[in-house]
Amino acid sequence: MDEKYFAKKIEEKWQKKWAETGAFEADVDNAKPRFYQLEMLPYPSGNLHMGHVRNYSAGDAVAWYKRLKGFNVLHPIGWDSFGQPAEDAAIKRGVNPREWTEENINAMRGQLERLGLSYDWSRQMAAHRPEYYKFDQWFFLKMYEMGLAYKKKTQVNWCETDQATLSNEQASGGICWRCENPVTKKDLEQWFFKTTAYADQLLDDMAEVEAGWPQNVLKRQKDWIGRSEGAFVDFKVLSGTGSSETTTPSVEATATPPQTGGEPERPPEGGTLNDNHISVFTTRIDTIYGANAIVVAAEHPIIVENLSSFSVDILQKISEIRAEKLNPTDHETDAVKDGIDTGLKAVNPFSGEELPVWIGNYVMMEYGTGAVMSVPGHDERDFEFAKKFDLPIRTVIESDEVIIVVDKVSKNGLTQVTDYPHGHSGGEKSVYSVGNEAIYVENNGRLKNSGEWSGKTSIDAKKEMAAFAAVNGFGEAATTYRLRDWGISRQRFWGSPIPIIYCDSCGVVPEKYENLPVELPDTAPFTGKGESPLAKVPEFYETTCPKCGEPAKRETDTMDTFVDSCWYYFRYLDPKNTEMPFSPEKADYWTPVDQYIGGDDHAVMHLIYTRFWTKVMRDIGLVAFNEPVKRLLTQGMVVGETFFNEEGGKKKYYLPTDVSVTRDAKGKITEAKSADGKMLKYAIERMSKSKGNGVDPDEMIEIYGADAARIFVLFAAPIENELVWHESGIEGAVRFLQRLWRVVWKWRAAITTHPITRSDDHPADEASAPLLKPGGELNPATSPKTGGDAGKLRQKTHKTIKRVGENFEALQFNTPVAALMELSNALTEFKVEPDGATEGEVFAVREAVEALALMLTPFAPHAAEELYAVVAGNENGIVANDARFPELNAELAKNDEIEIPVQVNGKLRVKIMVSPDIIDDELREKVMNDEKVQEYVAGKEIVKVIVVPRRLVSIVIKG
RNA sequence: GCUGGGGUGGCGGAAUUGGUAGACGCCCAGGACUUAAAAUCCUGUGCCCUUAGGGGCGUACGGGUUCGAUUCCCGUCCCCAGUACCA
Repeated sequence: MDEKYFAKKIEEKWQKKWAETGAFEADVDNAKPRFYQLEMLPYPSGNLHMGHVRNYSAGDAVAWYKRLKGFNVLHPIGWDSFGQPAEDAAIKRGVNPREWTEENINAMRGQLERLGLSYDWSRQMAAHRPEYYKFDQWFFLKMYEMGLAYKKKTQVNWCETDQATLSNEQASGGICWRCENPVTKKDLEQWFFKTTAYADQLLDDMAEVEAGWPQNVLKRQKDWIGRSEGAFVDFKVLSGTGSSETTTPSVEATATPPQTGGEPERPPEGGTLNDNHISVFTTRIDTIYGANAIVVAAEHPIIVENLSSFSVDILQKISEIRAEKLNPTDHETDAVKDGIDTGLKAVNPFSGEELPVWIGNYVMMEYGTGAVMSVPGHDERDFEFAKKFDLPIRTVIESDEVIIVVDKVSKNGLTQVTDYPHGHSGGEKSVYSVGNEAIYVENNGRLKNSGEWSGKTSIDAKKEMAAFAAVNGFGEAATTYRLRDWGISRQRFWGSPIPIIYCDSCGVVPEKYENLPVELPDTAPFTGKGESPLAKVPEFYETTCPKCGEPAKRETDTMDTFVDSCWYYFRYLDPKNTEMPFSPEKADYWTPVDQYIGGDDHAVMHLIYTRFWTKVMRDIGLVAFNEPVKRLLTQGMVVGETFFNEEGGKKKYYLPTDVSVTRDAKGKITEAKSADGKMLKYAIERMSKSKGNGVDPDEMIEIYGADAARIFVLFAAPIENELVWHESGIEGAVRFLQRLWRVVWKWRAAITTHPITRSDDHPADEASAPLLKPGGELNPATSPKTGGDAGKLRQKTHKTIKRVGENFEALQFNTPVAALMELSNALTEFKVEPDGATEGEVFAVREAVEALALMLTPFAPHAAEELYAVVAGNENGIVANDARFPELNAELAKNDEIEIPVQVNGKLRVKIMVSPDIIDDELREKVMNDEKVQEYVAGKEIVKVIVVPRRLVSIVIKG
């Protein structure tokens, strides 16, 4: 240890040691409990950003904590190395995507190592390497066999000028990002994974992880899947004048239960006209007697088929509505309902009533069947529509009857009341809380004006009417989902090739397993135009049919990169396996992942896809569980202050350091000027280089050190909050380390002379050695009560051990740092000189330093190793000594005296010191005899005295 | 609009889940050391009143429950995120 804290020197020293000894390489070890700590893998862009630093610092803290707690910790990292930027670099700068990617990986690995993250580098994977994507293809073939991979025609964004497909992002604003020409749609045959086949499981299995996942993530996934329970009902369409021409409703049209797997759900492509009827999806079949119209989307087949018979007015309205959809101007909140009566009539199959068929702009072809029955009496949107066009409004439910479900209110309010007995669809419901109970109220009124159904309750009617419809062939109960199948085809080079071959005689033929991987060629013509670059490489696509051996053509599309991130963390378990993606035995030991940490932005898509993938792996027999991640933590973004002015429509960004700001009394920025005197606008935005608000992690490490950077990024805000980066804060972290350094330096000689001693291996002779006995009995020389300052220091140490442990278990990182700072401050304030110190005092200091070093490890491992080496008396540090998290002595962590506030009529008046073990009556007596208390209560009637043990005393007086 | 999460000093944030509001850090002010500065150390720092002792107010706002509310309930306002008429 040097006298001064030199971050760079000690960080290099320990990083070298760790690397040499393979300190963080994990192996199956049944003697220890395992812990799998995972962070979302980075895309190798070439530069780490502060978001990564935050994410990986948090993950590393957990990994270290668990290691110190005696777990066998797996903490791997890899690279999500397929994707757009590499291909863009190839198009723009002619570089080879593979070389570009490998260089970036090298650069970023260096950055991660300089941060001192405790990764097991021996397990590193990278998606773009054939040994990895071979198994993307392996999984594809499995799913193809299982009927989970299929091909269908779908629309993609298409740029006519570039002859290229575009992602939604590249097509945003309706213009091509590259050539700025308008984007059109094009039909393309694409491969899909049938995620919808697992829709119910994806929804229902959320219950298994409810305790470990953030509520809002669960909620968002639930909405994304969007299950709604209801019924399809067919309305027969009358031709022209409304004369009753009987067509038998077809049962086939309703025969595909979506539960059995997926799209196309009933009816194909959202819905349609089958044998002259309109199919409608409703969650409120019980209100069908209140229907006053059928409202369909402008693109609905019945409209398309009858176009020739419509009047000019109708045709114009249709084109208006379609135009409005193509060019969604201002659909912020209140899109105005619009529509027109087509003159067509449809028959309500329950009542026989003839209903007008309207076109409505609020009905979407993409959802359900593209047609709704309009029930203005019981649906808000239908109500608006009916009011605008003066359609009749009928009520068919008495809404005075309710069902009430009472449940215990959980600690978190009402969130635990999830078991709602009748499904969430349909009826309006509300939740109330009364006292200790939650009450659900659902309108479950009785039907009226509903023919033979009148008098039944909504809940019964829903079931019975759907069954009736099914029996009579004009409908059925059904569940629909918002979730769609996952389109994985990409017309790109830099992804896993899809292992499919097209043969003129055999058709679509899967590649044989033994021929995997289907390897990407070294390079291809990168123009950014035309179809996939692979379609221009005959050496790639020319092949022979695995079935008949005749010449055939490979699929030239590659897979979505989300495929790679679906299972990468299983590959870490067995990265060298050439036969299987990973061995089930290894998965059995290491998975499911104990803790996953990553950006909030992946809360839905990535996590739904990987959950889906896990269920597929389970069905293949690779894993034996439903859910891959036990505990999830989503971290907030790191944002920076951005200053800019707008010149000629383009933003120009200024670094915060070039800007002078004026703040108002509340600290808000009122005015910002650039160095050249221009007025600037101010915003807080996601960090990026182009905005001039980015922070380079390497620079931080160079100036302050990795340890300080890591401490600060975790200390500055709770991990799930957004973090606004202010550089001044990081200096506080450095000062903390420096202060600690100074005090340890001061004591180093004194504490080195004592051997390291734990509570459980200390000899029985306690006379001079002021150590803790195994039973927790305290030596008077260092006990909080009798040990003077040394006792107080020990107490602080153990209180800190308690707090830090609890914080880690709760995945809080900012509060334990604060606790460590407090302990460090207590050590600094311990005003004994080492020279004249008693053994008890030296021991107390040594114990504090040891505890501090160990508890600091998850945040600042390099400094911690160095500090621990002082206490250990050897140069080995924490890893080499296989040190453990400091043991808590609960007895020591207790207060020997506590302050009891005394309230009089709710106001804090007096504080008195008492023993924590004082019994209530004694405390009451002591309080009532207190002089100051006497002053307050003198001459008043004492109504009540409330004693809260160990907390406070509250006196209520009158007069 | 709906759903979810929030609103605490000049700032980031603590608060054992109904029991001393503002831990810890940043910023700022004063002092010590220094020829000086930096660094370091010490002191102060929610607001208002008061010479002091002390008192009053205070967790977005208005009510309520309670001996006691940042915490629970009702209402209002505002912010952030997700979503886009989901039938």
